Amino acid sequence: MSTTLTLGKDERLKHRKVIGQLFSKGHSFLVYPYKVVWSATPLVSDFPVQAMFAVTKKSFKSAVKRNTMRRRIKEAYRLNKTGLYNYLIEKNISMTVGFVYLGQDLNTYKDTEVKIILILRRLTEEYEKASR
RNA sequence: GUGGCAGUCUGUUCUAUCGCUCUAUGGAAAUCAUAGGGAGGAAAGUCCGGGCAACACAGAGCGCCGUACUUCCUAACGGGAAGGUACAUGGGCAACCAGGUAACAGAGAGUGCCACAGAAAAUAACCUCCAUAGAGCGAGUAUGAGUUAAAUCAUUCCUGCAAAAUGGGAAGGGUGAAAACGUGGGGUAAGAGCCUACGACGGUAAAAGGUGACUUUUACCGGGGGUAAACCUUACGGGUUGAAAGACCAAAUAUACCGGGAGCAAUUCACAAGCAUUCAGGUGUUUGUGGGUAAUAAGGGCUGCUCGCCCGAUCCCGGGGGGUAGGUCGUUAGAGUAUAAUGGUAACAUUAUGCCCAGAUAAAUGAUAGAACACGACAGAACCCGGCUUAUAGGACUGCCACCUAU
RNA sequence: UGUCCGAUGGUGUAACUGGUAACAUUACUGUCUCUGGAUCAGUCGAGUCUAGGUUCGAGCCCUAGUCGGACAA
Repeated sequence: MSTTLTLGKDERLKHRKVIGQLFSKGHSFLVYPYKVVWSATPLVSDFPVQAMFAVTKKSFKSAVKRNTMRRRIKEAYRLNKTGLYNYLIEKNISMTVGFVYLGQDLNTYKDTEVKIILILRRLTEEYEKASR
């Protein structure tokens, strides 16, 4: 099941309170132009990760540009998340992740994909550091 | 055919793979399967109007806010349609025509303001003008005084200039954004719509046309501005707040209240106060404080368990209301839309037939690969409609005007 | 989603009912000093966020837009 490339409702982070906890208590690191916030918490759903994506209104005034950027990030995450899923299933943990885009320019899909792959690798490293 | 102006419509398409969301069907159910739907003309700005919802509300007035040529359309509007008037533009010799623009009621109700300049910026009167008046100045004639003769002085008369003052008058005065109807004639001391003719403007009345704004004609009247996008007057309209409105369901924790169960500690001394008995004392009784003796209680906290320590008069069980997290509704079938007919100049209305066309809730339309051409503008629904305003690559159509070509 | 404010020299603020956009500071020049600072004297620097309108004349009044901020969970 984890090998499928879906990104349904339960895979997205939706609970308002959980989001609040994530941003107030979670660990964070920066891979420019993305800020990543994560925390290892038990989840209700069957999936090991619940993720959320945000693009600030300051970086893009136009709603259309904001939407496209967010959709590109989501798409890149959807296609490349399997590595992270497998790692977490092995370790039997679950976590919440938040992606925040801080850049000022609209990136192409290829650029975003490269960065997201980087971030997903970095996440496993960060988890190991934190768990020691 | 080209260009300009005005208006209306349109707003990339196709294939494959991987995804998102909603609905229907199947299924015990699912993160499953199948089928279908899935942003705009402005979804934007939030500038108006309405629906919907909650609250408020006898009725009337004041205040506040908004609107302002007419008639119509509409659920309603500050929107639209058709007209009227004014203005500038283009065409035309002109009458007029064309499209455009207008916050287009009232300054003959009141208050305020009008810098600088200018005589004066609003119930005007500085200069000039005219009449009366003549301080005073100058020339001359005559007479007298004076002198050798003059000069000079005095008086009288005439004439010229003329200050102050009183009055008339509003024509002229280099300014200014704006200056008190224009021209001719009369009139006058000087002048003046003071009178008159023609003309312009405004008002009233009548007639004709028009639903009306208004237009045309005739008669009479009038003669001190502008500004209401300054206050204001008149007429008409407006209760307030917005889906984070509002309605319903409802964990966990605490708990008003109700029911059931368990528990709720005895005695004595001293002191103080109140009451009773006739003031005091004494006595009796009630309450409070302190001390002694006896008895130690359910339950709770610390802990893996025991002991121990602490809290301790309330504790346990059940019901229960309000209500938090969360969820459902509100929420998308409607002042809907397409076609046709009828009525109307038109906006629009009525009728008939067909259609169902986003509904998310940290928030759905994307990515990759390929193909086509004009190489894709502005731009993303969040309760829903009707408008307005603003942004917009390219394309199509209609009307008017100009130019060119052909007939 | 809704409501309400603001925008003036490089910076911070004025301009009362429309009438020549003012002050402080910064910068520059001079004075003073051996030099610098401070002091003192002077100069430069805006046409008022943008575009229209009303008016004889708009920073001010009206309309539309741009940007910034505050409030309501």
